[in-house]
Order: sequence, then structure tokens, then C-alpha cells
Amino acid sequence: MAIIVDKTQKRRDIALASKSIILDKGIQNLTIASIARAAGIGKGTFYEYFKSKEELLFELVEILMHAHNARIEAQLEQAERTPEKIKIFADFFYDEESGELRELYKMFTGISLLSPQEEMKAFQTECFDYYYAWFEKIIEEGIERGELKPVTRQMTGAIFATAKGMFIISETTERNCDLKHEIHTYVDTLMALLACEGEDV
Amino acid sequence: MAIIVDKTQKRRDIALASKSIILDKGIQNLTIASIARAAGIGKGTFYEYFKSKEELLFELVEILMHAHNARIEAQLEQAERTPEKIKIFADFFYDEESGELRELYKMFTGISLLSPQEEMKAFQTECFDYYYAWFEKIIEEGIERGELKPVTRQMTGAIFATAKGMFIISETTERNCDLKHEIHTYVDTLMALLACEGEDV
DNA sequence: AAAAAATGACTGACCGTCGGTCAATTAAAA
DNA sequence: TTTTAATTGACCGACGGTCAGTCATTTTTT
Repeated sequence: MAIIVDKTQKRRDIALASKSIILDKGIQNLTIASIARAAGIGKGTFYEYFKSKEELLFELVEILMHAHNARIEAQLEQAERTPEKIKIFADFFYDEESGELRELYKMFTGISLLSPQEEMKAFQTECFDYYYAWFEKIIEEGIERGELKPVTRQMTGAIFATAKGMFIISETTERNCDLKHEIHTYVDTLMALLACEGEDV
Repeated sequence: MAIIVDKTQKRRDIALASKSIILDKGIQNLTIASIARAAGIGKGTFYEYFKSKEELLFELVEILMHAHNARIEAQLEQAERTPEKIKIFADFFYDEESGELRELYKMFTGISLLSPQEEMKAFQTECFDYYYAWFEKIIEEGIERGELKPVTRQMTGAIFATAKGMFIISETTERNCDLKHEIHTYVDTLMALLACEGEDV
């Protein structure tokens, strides 16, 4: 043996070193050579740590996700009412702090749609399950506390998907709508409809 | 002059000739040469009619969209109540007839997310506006007829986006949920909440 | 403790492939 | 015959991916 390198750590280092260029140019428009250059390593070394550009993206998303999750968790603990919690959840799609992760997530989704690989789907599923479990808990607590009608359960998946759909639309069309406002209005309106007291809106 | 070719028609012909291979392998995994071969033309000729693979995809989507629109329009005319109309609309995301267009739309969205070009966005916006206008009309009629509460207006965009979000999730994760059932349940539940008579669910 | 051997990290030259161009060719029209 | 739209595939540069060789460090031998 010789020069034992912490492979896991170096993977992270390379990923983080290429973060800005990826966010700047988009992974699609980058060559492996330029990524390696940005990370200060040779092209061959890149392949020592990643199978492809896509794998680098995984790594980056995973790193940023951890930071994001910690932020969300802290915010959720402070929130009281269900609509607030859902909004914290949906913040991802428009707030400043999530900007970088959101941009990577966009590329990520694009790749998934274009060339559905097994690893890709597995990772997406992992992320989805993680956040969906959280979301379900919020809804379930809302029902238990009497803030939401039980029928909300039938809509959990759909509500979860709505913000994602709105985000994709806003990103792929010229409709530069105010995502924050639109999502908040949606959540407020829906929550009023789902509230147990017969508040007419 | 010599050999006057109907450029527009030939564009369509080339697009349709390469449809099956695109649906089969996915546009990402095809070379221009293989597309040209499938269409029975030389590589140079391909560039005479399309700037890129993406443009070919545009053409195909446009062709299939026209057929799809005609089908939808016919169905909508027969439908009576609002929930039915919305379901006809959402059919796109799971029914057999829309399979090919849906597959192309997936690739299309993927490209839009990965490398946002101006032309791409413009075309996506065009498609979006077309269908959204239709959708808005359905909701508006529902309100006028007294089937829906006026507050529905605040949610039109969000409801429109929901099926899209659910579709993207089902395509990018291993969650092979029954999209048709999930969407129908969502529509029924939401419509019940939005119905003017105070039907408790 | 010095030299030799072993090992793994690292690299860029190299190879095959692909996107895109263009000079040459074809064939209808004038 | 000349003109010109249409077509083509050979060609080029760039890219992804590989691999033989180099280097730095540890381990073993003397």
C-alpha cells in the first residue's frame, strides 16, 4: 500500500469543488475534462471516484440535502398549525436558501425523465420516501389534532405532488409566476376547505 | 429550380418515420446517424430539415398533439359534469391512447429541465397556455353552473399542476402507483369539497 | 537504518464515436 | 445544355472513457 486516501471524503471534496461550475453552466453543458479541471484533478482521477457526471450530481444532491433536511426539521419543530408546516415543506420550491439544491434537483429530474436508469430511480425513490413520510406525518397530526377532516388522507399524495407540478411548470414555461404566492394561496384555500369547522370560504 | 419538395411535408414524414425508434430507445440514446437511417435519409439531409434531435422531437409532439386535441375535444363535448371533464383532461397521464405522446412529453420535459433554451420554453409555453385555457374554461363553467364554489378560481393553477406532479413522481421513482385511481380519487374528493351543496364527506 | 520492493493514487495520451459541415453529385426544370 | 434545389457521406473537431506509465509512500529485506 501507499498514499491511503479517504475515498469517501475525496468524493465529497471533488463534488463540492465542482459545485459552482455545475450550477453555473448546467451539468449537461459540461465536459468531464472541464469538471476535472475545476476540481483540480486529472480526467482519469475523476473516473476513479465517479462512474459518470450523473454520479457526481448524486453526490452533490446528497450533500446539500443533508443540510436542507436539518434546516427543515428545525423549522418544522417551531411551527404550530398544519398550513404553516405544509408551507415550510413547500418552501423548497422557491426560497433563497434552497436555491442551489433546487437547481441540482431540476437537472436531476431532467436526467431521470430522459434516461431512466435503475440507480437513478432508486435514489429518487429514497428521496421521495424520506420527504413523503414527513409529509404524511404532518397531515396525520393535523387530522389527530382536529385541524383537518379525515378525508384529507385520500388526498395526501396529490397535495404532495401539487407543488412539484407547479414548480416544473414554472421552470419549463415562460410563465414566471410568483410560485410562493401561488402555493401559499393554494395551501390556505385547501386547508380552509379541509378544516373541520364548517368555515365557508 | 429543380426537384421542388414540400419541405413542411417532408419534415413531417421524417419525424413520423423516426417515431418508433425514438419511442423505443429514447431520444437521448439515439445518434443523428441512426435517426437518419431509420428515416431512410442521409445524415446531411437530416440537418436540412432539423437543427437538432430536439427539433425533431418538437415536430413529433406537435403532430401527435393535434390528434390528441381532437380526441379530447370530442370527449369533452359529451361530458356533462365538471369532475368528468377534469378526468378526461387528466386522462392524458395514464390512458392507453395517449401513451406515445406521453412518452415524448416525458423526454421533452427532461430536455427542458436540463438545458433551458428559448425555443424550448416558447413551445412549452404555447402548449401550456393551450391546455390551461381549456382547463380554466371547465372550471369557470363549473362555477357558473353552480357545481363549484367560486373559491375554486384561486386553485385552478394548482389543480392543473397536480396531475402533472403526480405523473412526474410516478415516472421518476419506483413508486409504480395506480395513477388513474389516485388521480380520480383526488378529483372526486376535491370536487366534493368544492361542491356548492354542503355535502359533508 | 538504508535500500529495495510493493502498492495504490494519479495522470494525460490515446482510441472510438458522435455531432455537425461541406464539396461533390444527382436529377428535375428551364 | 444550363441552372439550381436536393441529397449525400466523407471529413473534422470534440468528447467520453481507458490504460500504461509515473510518482509518492509504506512495507519488507538486508
